[in-house]
Amino acid sequence: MSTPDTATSKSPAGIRDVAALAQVSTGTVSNTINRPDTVHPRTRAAVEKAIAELGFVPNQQARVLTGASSNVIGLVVLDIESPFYMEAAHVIERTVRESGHVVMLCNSEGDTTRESGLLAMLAAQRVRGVLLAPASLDEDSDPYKDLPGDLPVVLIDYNGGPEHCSISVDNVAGGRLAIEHLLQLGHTRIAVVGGPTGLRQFADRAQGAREAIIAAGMDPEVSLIEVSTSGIGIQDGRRAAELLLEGDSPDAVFCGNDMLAFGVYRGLIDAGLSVPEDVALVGYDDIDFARDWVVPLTSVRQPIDELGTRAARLLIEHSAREDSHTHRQEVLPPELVVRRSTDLRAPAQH
Amino acid sequence: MSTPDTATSKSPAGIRDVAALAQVSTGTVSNTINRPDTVHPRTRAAVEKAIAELGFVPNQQARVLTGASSNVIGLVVLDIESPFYMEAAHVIERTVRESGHVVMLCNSEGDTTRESGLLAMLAAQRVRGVLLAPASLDEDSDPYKDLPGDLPVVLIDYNGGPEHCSISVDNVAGGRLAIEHLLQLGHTRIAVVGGPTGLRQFADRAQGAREAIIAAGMDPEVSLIEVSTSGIGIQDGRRAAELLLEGDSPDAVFCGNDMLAFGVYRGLIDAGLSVPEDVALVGYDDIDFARDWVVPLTSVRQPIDELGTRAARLLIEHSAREDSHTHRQEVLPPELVVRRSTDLRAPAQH
DNA sequence: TTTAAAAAATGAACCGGTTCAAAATTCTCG
DNA sequence: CGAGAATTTTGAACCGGTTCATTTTTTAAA
Repeated sequence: MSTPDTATSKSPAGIRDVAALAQVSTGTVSNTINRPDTVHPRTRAAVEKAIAELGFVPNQQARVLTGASSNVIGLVVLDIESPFYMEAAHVIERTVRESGHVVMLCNSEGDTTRESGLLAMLAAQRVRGVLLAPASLDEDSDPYKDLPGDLPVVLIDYNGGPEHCSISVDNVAGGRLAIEHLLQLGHTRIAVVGGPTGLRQFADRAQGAREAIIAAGMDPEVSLIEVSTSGIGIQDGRRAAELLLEGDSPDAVFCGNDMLAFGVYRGLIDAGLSVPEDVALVGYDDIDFARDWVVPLTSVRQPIDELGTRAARLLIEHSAREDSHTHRQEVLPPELVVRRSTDLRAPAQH
Repeated sequence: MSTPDTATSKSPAGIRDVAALAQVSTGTVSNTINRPDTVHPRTRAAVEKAIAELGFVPNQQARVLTGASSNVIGLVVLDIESPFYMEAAHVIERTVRESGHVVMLCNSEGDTTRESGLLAMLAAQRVRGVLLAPASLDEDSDPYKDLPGDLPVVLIDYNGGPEHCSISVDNVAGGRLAIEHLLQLGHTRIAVVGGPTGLRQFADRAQGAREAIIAAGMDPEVSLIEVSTSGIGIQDGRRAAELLLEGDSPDAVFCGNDMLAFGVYRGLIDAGLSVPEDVALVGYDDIDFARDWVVPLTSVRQPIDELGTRAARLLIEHSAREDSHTHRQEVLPPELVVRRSTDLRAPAQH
């Protein structure tokens, strides 16, 4: 009943089927779809009727093959599990959708081999371009020098130098912001829970922390306790807290990301300390949970929204005009969000 | 230096370019790529050399056009922000990647209009199939009756009846599990924070709660306090807690998801109550955070991994053999994970 | 050395759209 | 009514691969 038995073709209807049914040429069908104003209203009606009758859906692949630019954008992140990249994926999906594109989501899991495999497959798909949160962190040799089929790429959360477009956040400045805030509150023994050595973002944040200490005329050797962790999850933070409490307890802790901070929080609570009375706590990223944590967490906010939006826009622009494109590196400033984990006077909401 | 100036063609090299350079026919190039054993080693070497020289990457779109099945799978979720769907997206991405496919990630934002737009665009992309967490919750009329171009679809987290493939979790059983646990611990005034009325999953969980109360020979009117919220976020849970504390305080709270539970936790703490001593707390979903919450949260675990894995496999299977496919509905059992928010004797880790 | 069989290579046609020069139709106006 | 202009419609060629019946080359057997 729902499907008229005239539709016996197994493969979905093509433009030629429509043309035959509407008794016009394929060119006219194409025009009806793409330039409706150039076809006579009577003809147009007939074609539209045929399209509806056959349930015809134009094949986007064939379209791209004839020169139309693809509306697919690849997104390769190095860790989907991390709330930061999840939130980034979210805003990117939205921006991209609003400009009429779709996202192909890929997870490199921090593995450079997998990453290049994904880039090859995206090139084969002839996507319009790729947003890449790089797994490779080698600063010296440029690992993205020759991409398969000169795929337009915008690096996110990583500045890959003048050879690439990129949008990143100034991590050194972020580390500085956090420590300046703690110093201003009068803390003098500050721990930095820095994440795994080797992750550039985290190293930069720790670097900013040292700079702030020095700028305040203090000695990092004395006032700064640096701890590195093997991972960047809650459990890693908890272990770091236990480690810290073995020695002289710090009066403030700055963590390389919010998950670590949540773990540190638990470690402190379990040891009978309270936040912020005994120890002040600062995180990084300002993920959604930070605001709603039991003690709302002071955190260095990365402008994820802007990062995602700008990255998507830059990529679309970059992939639009093939020639005369000069690579652009945008660096966004981080922002400190003060909450009760450092300052009890902070408003309950924000 | 890196690019020989012989490569002056602007558009990426095609198979005919390779054929010309290697002095063979296009058919031979195609064979070298797809059936290397049918071409003479000497010829193969020449072709491979040409491919490398030109940086040739076969166009997947053209391949699909000639009949190869697409390796792209659409994933439409109704709320990327929710940790539950994020985790689902994560495991789906992995499963799909391991079977040689890619995910196109789309967010319907719970909007049925947007959802059908996305389905149309995925149909136009000629994706292999779609995993759909439906925005439409109308049980009576089947909103996915006629999909554009008979796209293979597997519904996730929603049983759409015999007309569709689906993988879902038994939410009624989940609600029962939670309440049975609380009853066993001796609680007699149990609140249910049920999320927005109208979300099927949440309604089912509340239904299960009632069933458990009745099965225990108690009166839902007396022992069950049902509260609905406008959203399903932390803030909504907090407001619900405030509401609950206005009347006779319950001695246990069961929440429709973990985020609500986190909010309720904060509301209770802010009111000077402690968990689980004063009030026991049970969440739903068992997202990653539940285990690591300040007081680890007892939660009804949805087997997200299995949900995602099975859904992906079912879809690939479904989209493989066009004919003789009978729709299958799989319903997975939820599982109660007991932690300290209801039982202090629970192990610290799990 | 011939010949038959096996292996390798060929290239035109096709997938499903778009394009555009050329042909057909309709409209305008003297 | 007819010429010229404007509007519509046409359909073959093309995008970049794959396919497969056919031709060419190589190998094995007689």
